[in-house]
Amino acid sequence: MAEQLHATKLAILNATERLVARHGFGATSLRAITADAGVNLAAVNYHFATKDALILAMLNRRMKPLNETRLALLNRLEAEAGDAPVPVEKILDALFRPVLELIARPSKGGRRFLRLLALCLAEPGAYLKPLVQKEFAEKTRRFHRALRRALPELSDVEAHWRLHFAYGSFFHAVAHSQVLELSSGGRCRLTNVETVLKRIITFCAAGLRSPA
Amino acid sequence: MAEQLHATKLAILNATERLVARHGFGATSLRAITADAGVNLAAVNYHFATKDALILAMLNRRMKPLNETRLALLNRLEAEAGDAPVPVEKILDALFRPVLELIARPSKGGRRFLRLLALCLAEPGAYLKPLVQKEFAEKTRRFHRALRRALPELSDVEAHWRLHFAYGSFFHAVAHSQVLELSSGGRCRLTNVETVLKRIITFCAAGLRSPA
DNA sequence: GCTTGATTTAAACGAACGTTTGAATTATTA
DNA sequence: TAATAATTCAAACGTTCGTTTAAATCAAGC
Repeated sequence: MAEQLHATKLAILNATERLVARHGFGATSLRAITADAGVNLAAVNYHFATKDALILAMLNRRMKPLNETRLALLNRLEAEAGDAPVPVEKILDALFRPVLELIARPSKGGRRFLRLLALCLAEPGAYLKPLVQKEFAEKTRRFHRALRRALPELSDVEAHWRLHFAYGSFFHAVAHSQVLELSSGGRCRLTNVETVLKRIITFCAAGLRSPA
Repeated sequence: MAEQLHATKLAILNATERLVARHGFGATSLRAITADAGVNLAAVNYHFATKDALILAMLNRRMKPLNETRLALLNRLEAEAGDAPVPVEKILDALFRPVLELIARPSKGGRRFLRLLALCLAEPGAYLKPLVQKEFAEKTRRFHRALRRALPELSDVEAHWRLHFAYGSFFHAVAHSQVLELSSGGRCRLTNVETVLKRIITFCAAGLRSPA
């Protein structure tokens, strides 16, 4: 990182993450952010120029390391496997685990970051969508290749569909885990990372392997 | 329906749906809505009292019939099956089909409604969440029971998790189909209802049946 | 055709928003 | 310590928001 993170800048980013995840983009004002961060209102414009730029900075802080971790895991798996294809379960693990490990660490955004991701996908703000979709599309391409090697009987389009299903299954499960908690009467909760990971991977691997 | 729908009211609801789906909740102003609907600004407060009430009315118009259709389909399947459990594929069909048929009909909201649903889940607006979660939780309970009858080897909590995975797979696939379209280079698209339905059901049924 | 109620209209309200400004303060360097 | 740059601060800017008001227009019943 070329840029040393200023204390004020950091406080603003953390407050933004906290409030946007709780109230959404539009309903979070700069006045609320600066009050929560304990800094002056004008500090946002001084350090980030504009509100949109602040939100982009907030997203980039989390998004970039996440996808880099995913690709690094996949790279290592492919190196380990040599000429053999990486098993489906391991591909899914590389895709899902970094997100869950992020959730487990509140200092890295915790569950809040998932709310933000869900917001980015849902809220069609013109300045967010290209960023998210581009990051997602690039990452997906690599995992699509790995999946086709693991399951050569899947056609190209079929593999795209199923990867989309698998990612949706995972993303919805963790991003909207409150819905599950509610409908299960509190019996299903997102606590242990390994347990959840195993459950989702079992489900998705079976779906991916299913004969067309 | 006890209430005959006024022309102005209807125009406002349609415009709201159109604009909120495109720009999100916070970024859609009453002025933009009334301009799009071709009615006076004050008409919103006259017919719906407040902006929040308008949004709730917009959501209820689509949400209620959707979940009623799902439950009606499940009821019919259970009646047809008699004492035997309803097959997994048919349960999923009853859960997913009404949404896809809604998408196919632009007069009933089309794909717009899915954007709205995704927004409701993501945007933590205090007045929306209880409505969505309550509707979802109630509907889910019925389908959970049907699933446990179809797959008695699944434990209670395991069935909850897997139903959550299956629904997430479907919802993400259709609500954020643009992501798939982008990452597949336009080769995967949400056109034919039956084809998509078959793909998702195949994927989810295999995941649901997978041995724990 | 006048009356009564429902609806539409133009105009204004106060509040909250993102952003800008210029002076005050703090940190840095010589 | 003096000079220079970086940061913070209180205050205000113009705009837009949701909502309200009171008059104007429309519809229907007797």
